[in-house]
Amino acid sequence: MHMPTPPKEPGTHPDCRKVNEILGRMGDKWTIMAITMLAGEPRRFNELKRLIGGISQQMLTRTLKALERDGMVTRKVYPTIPPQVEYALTDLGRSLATPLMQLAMWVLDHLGEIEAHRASHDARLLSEDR
Amino acid sequence: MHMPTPPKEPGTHPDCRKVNEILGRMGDKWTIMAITMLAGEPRRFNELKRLIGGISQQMLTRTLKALERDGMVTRKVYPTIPPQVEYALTDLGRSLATPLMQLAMWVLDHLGEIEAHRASHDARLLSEDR
DNA sequence: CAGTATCCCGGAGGATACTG
DNA sequence: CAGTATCCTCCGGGATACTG
Repeated sequence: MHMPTPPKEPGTHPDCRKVNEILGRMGDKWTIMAITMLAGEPRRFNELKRLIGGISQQMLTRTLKALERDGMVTRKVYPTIPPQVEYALTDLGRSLATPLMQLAMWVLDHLGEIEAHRASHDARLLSEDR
Repeated sequence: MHMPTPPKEPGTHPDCRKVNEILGRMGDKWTIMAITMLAGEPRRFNELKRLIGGISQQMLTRTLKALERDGMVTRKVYPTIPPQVEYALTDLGRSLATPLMQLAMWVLDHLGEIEAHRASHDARLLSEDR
């Protein structure tokens, strides 16, 4: 891992579009939630759905499929009745979990600060508008 | 900052919706790009637009306004002709830049791996379909 | 249980034109 | 230059019903 390099001319870098596209996926909130919930131990489909809370099964399916395609997650089917499917992070997925959970932690740590700032900012706008 | 805690029952945590909402914003690809480009030095509007590359001016405006509202960015107007506006990270914004750029770095470091996995995954699907 | 298949809507986000 | 105002398109994502 390099140091937080002050960017030079990244907009002109040829890989910029691709990085951007991957960022769009990895930064997706359902992706972040899913990987967070998979860190630590494998989970089953509906278990994940419950843990994440507020996600539709279709979005969960899509998210997991995309993660599988990207090599972040493995899908293991146990041919039992009823069927049982277990999702687990790959090594690659686990390596992503680290920066992702640091981001999540940052949000948790600064939630109050952000909301306070929003409130005062909104209040100021209101008083200016008249 | 805590350690990457294996999640217990976050889906049921009352703050979960708020964290989720903030994550949705901070994980947004334009937000990540903007903060990344502002790390290191302040930037002007069109400078940012060029650096980010591929963003519409409206999206840049919206992104910067949201960041200002959240207290991540300051907007300084120099009443010159032509007008000049400088955006800079606040302390809060700079503290977010760290995990965000680590995420960006992770993407850069693993771009090849991801794309290789995608290709083989897609190829396997193709051969199975017939 | 773990999905797939449809339908549908609101909003993200681009393109363009105008303004101080 | 640094925006604001409009218009329009596309698709993220929810709800629901069905299947192996």
